Amino acid sequence: MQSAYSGAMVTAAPTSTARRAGKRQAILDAAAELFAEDGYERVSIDAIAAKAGVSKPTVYSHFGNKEQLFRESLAESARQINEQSYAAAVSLDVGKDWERSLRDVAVQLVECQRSTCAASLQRQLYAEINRDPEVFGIVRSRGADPIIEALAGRLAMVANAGHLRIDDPVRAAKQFFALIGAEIAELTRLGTDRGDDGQVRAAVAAGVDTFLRAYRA
Amino acid sequence: MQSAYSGAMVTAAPTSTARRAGKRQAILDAAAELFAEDGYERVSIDAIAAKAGVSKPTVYSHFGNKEQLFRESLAESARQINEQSYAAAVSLDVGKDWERSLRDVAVQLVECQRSTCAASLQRQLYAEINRDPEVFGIVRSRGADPIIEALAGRLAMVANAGHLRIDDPVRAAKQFFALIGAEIAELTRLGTDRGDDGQVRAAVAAGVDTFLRAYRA
Amino acid sequence: MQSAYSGAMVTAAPTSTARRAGKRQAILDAAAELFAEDGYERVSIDAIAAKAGVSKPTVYSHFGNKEQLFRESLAESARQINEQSYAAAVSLDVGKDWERSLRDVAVQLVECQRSTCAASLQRQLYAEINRDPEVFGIVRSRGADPIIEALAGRLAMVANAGHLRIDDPVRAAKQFFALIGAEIAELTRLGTDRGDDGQVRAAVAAGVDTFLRAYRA
Amino acid sequence: MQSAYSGAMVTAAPTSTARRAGKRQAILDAAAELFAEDGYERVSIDAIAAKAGVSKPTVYSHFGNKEQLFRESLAESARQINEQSYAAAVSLDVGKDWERSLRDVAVQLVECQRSTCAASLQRQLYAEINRDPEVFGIVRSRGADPIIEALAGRLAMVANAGHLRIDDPVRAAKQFFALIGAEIAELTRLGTDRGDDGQVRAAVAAGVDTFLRAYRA
DNA sequence: TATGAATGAGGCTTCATTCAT
DNA sequence: GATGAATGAAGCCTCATTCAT
Repeated sequence: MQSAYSGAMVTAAPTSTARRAGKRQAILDAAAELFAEDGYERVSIDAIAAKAGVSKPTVYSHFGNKEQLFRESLAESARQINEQSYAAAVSLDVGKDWERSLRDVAVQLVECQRSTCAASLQRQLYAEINRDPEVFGIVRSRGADPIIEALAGRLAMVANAGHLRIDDPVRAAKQFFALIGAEIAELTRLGTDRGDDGQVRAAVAAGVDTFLRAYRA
Repeated sequence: MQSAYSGAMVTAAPTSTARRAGKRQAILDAAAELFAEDGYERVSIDAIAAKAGVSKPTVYSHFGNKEQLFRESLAESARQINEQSYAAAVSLDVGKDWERSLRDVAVQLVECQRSTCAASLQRQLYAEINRDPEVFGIVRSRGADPIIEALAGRLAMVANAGHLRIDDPVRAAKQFFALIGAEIAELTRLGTDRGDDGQVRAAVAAGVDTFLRAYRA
Repeated sequence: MQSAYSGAMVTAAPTSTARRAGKRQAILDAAAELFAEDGYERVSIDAIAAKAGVSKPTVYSHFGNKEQLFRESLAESARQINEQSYAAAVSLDVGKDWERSLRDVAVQLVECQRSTCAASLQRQLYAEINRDPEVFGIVRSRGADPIIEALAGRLAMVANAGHLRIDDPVRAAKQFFALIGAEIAELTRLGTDRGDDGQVRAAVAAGVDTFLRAYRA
Repeated sequence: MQSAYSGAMVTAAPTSTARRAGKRQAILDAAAELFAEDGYERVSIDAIAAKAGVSKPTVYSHFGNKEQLFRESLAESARQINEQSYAAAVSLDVGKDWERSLRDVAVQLVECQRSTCAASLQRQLYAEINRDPEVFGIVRSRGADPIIEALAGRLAMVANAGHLRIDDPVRAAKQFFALIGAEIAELTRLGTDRGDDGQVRAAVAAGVDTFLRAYRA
């Protein structure tokens, strides 16, 4: 699901700590992929260790127990997804092309949601929140919150430019999200598949339309 | 003499089939509660049998295996939740009080979502859809679909009366749902708690506001 | 270490409960022997199940967990040892042959102590009392207490007959036990072997001698 | 600042060997305490290393393996306990105050037995003797044997002085031990607690009484 | 020398499922 | 038709021990 031991090139024998860090990342990657596929309960530490190419005790020496490994895996996934969505949100052009840009952003955001990575993150979140309520905060803080905040800021700028009339930009951002995703869960069968591209595009466009009808100055 | 479902009085010892039906329902109830609480994987057939007051093989004789029991349990939950939401949707007044009624309906629909029952249904759906994709259809057909349909119909009537301008009523209904629920997941922590009543009310009202600004004739 | 499914002969197919009771006893026997040999920690439930010819879950269905199985195993061992020692204690002749009988009883009691069964019971008791203080009471109540009581009663009768002068019979019984066993732990290497018969006999006789010199009327 | 072994003062940085000796002692102390608390099997080398403030391989470099560490730990404990009991035994006054002194010695010896240190030593001995029969000899040679020997010598002196009539002083010493400890195991629940002071004192006094009735000249 | 890191083996416990009654 | 009893498989976690540094 991701990796990159480090940016530097290491041709000589890696140091002990470097090797440890590498194994840690390998475990995290393996865990993320397996958890995403099968869910917390159905993934065994054995399977994670095998996929990561380390022994079981090594997993425990790094993460203590399954729950902690799950949390860190989820946090890492959330961070990665956040990066893309955040980039999309802050790319909103507030100049004269703002409307076309808003439609672009909408498409990108939904595209992020449609990635298997994001979909499985959401599934895991729903699945395990009751067992471990902390995961909600963990993911939220690394995921949706900063994006909403960024998008709200951009929308406020567009409003300041006189194109939109927005009283509460944060709320507007949330509604924007809700509208462009109004049909996504259904079309992607809760993120199980990507859904039909055309239908998705149409649904997103319709969501933006509605948003604009409601908020245009 | 007949099953517990019929309204007739049964004072004498229940017949064998009546007893069987009673046990079936007891198992279903126990399963629904436990699955809602702990999720599919963490609930054991032992626990369900114990809570239902029957033996384990009885569970198997009724439902075949755990997966099937889960499906039927989910279907039953979906059916029950559907009833309330459906009733709310069709209660939308299309007369001159349509706007106040729309706000009422919005509150009722969100209230249904906030019920622990509905929240856990959604969690289970997300949690298990990857393992058993069929549950999506099962729940969808008994849950959201008829409600969207009913609400779309009512919105179309209001539009026909000249109060709203709606091209695609089904899409509008979905957007209505999305807007009134735009902040609910966050406020209720994915259905883990009920959230703050005031904030929920405000969010719902804001959602309806936006909907009306977008669709008012 | 012991067994006996039941006294009755069962030629026909055993009933379900009879088979269950048989397995329970088989598990208890296997556990007693293995615990005696290797101690609580070093015996695995796997080994017990294998030796008893049952599956591991059957062990758990009968005893819940390892600790409980250990307790019941110890209690059973204590009960059995008690029977022999108790029989020896109450066999003390209070008639004119009391002195010869007292020497006989001493030999029998020490013989019981020397049995591998009793020795290992004591070792287990010492070994596990810190981890599970309850075992002390369990074994004590089924083991030493009734014997001391019985022996004290007999000694009191001998005293009443004018042969001994005993103020506190219970204390005298405990001292009797202590004296005849004064060298047993050393000679048997804490019950690890039976020790030399001649040395044991001499030590026991010397213990009785000392007892009699102290308490003879 | 320097090891407990060397007498010399080392104010400057300790030498390498001094540091090594210090670590060795730290490991031994940590092991003794943990083994006493939880028993051989339940103590991990990890825990010992952590408590001693060294790394695991250091433990192995000093002691080879867990078993050897256990033996040395037990030997050290036995040596320490021996010191006190031995001092008590040889303090027996053989002059005209011999009787009062004998009672004093009895109290001191039992007091040593009641120390948590001695109690746990005995428990460990019983617990592990089957797994590693050598520990018996190790502890015996450093513990009980010299004390019995010393006490026997003193009793012989008292006998020579005409106060006691003792054929076999070593046996008498063992019986003395047995009598003063006749109720200690019970009262202290096998060394698990200290027992009631009054009851212990009474039991010891009664033991000495019986000894004297049996052996007084 | 002392250590951080890693591992193979194994233990306790629980589960979904099926017979024989 | 319903049950008590049993089981094979598997999971989480810990341990004693050893390299490479």
